[in-house]
Amino acid sequence: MAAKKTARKKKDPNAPKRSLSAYMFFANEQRDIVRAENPGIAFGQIGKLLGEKWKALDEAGKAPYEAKAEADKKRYELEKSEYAKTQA
DNA sequence: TCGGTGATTGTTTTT
DNA sequence: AAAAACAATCACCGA
Repeated sequence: MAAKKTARKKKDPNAPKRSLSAYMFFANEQRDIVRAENPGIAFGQIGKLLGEKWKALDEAGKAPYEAKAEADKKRYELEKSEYAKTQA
């Protein structure tokens, strides 16, 4: 009951967007590391290798990324709150 | 009150 | 420029 890929669509006037994901923060670090350890790795492999490693970490490993994820969410809450005003 | 839906986020690489 | 694997998200709204 769920089949989507990319190219979503918008719908809000100001669209406060949402926020990032722990993966986004983690990927930010992995991108340098994974690719650094895999010089010449292809996107198809990096993406997968990245994902499996993501969880391969420990709770504490994703902690920093997770922590930023929640922090980023607050960021969105704020922009959304202001958007709710202007949109009203 | 409660659920699930959709929209979105960012990276990499490839063409 | 955009798309797809990779994962999380999670706030939003209505009935």
